[in-house]
Amino acid sequence: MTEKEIQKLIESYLRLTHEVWKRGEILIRRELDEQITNDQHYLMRYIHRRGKCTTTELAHAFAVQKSAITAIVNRLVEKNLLERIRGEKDRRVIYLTLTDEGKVLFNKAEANIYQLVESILTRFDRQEIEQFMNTFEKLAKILKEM
Amino acid sequence: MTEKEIQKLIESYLRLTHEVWKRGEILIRRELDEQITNDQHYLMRYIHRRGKCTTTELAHAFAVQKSAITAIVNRLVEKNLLERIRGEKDRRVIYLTLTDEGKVLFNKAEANIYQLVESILTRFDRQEIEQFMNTFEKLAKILKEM
DNA sequence: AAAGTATTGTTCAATAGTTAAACTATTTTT
DNA sequence: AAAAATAGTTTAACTATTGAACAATACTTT
Repeated sequence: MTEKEIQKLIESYLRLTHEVWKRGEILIRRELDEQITNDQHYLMRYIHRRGKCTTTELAHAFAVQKSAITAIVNRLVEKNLLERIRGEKDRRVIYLTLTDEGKVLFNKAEANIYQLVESILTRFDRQEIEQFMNTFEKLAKILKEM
Repeated sequence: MTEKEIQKLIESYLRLTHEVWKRGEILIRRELDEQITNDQHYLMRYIHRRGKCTTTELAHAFAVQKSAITAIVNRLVEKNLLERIRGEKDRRVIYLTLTDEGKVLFNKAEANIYQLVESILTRFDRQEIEQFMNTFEKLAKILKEM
């Protein structure tokens, strides 16, 4: 690749990640209960997938400081969507789980997001999606390693 | 696609955009002068590409309110990286341009980012990159239309 | 031309997310 | 038992964001 091609690629890539991320956020926000933000939803998603998890794990997964997680968790606990449960074996750790209310809210959002994604998927053929996701996964892995 | 496949795809896609975006931000932040944030850099990038541009244009491009742009611009003007120039024809508009200092700082960052991207690029072959960028562009376009 | 309407950008108050440092409580290592 | 490490929180400071109200200027309509 020539220098010029790389410069163009940088320009395109930065523009595209920015656009896809921002527009994606807007579209998802529309499907969420007004009660929660995108970041809060994404944190609930992670906990939902794992069943329960700790502040430290979330901080690693999201690549932020633990105090940033505490702040988001506080807001969700106040809204009664998340619960803190002290670890029994190791009393330092606190396990986070969705409350019943949290689960209901998450599932509602999920149904909406499903509709949204389905409508987008029809624009691509299966092979293209698979190829894209493959490269995307590879990229994510590389960025994580760096 | 079956329902389950779609659900899995949603899960993967959300995880990947989040990861790629966040990790990308971290890597770029490392290459920036401590003086500016990622958002400030990206705004400077946009102006650099266009030569000059207005608050309204930026608000559209970034899909945020104009007041959000004003806030970022204020910070950059305070740092003497950006300049406001009142329009002569239409005295309502204000054109934003990089100051000389701003250009120097941007170009330094750009050289660093070039190195970074180059090192990532070697992990992919040309064909894969082109295919990926194509689909990415298509996706960005669809999200914008919605 | 005057009056009303639209557009451009700013200000302001409120909120969310973030970092970094200091701190508490607990567990592990020496 | 003392020292070091780990889990999580608190706090202060900052950035980005929205939404509403506003001032200045330009455009439209009568």
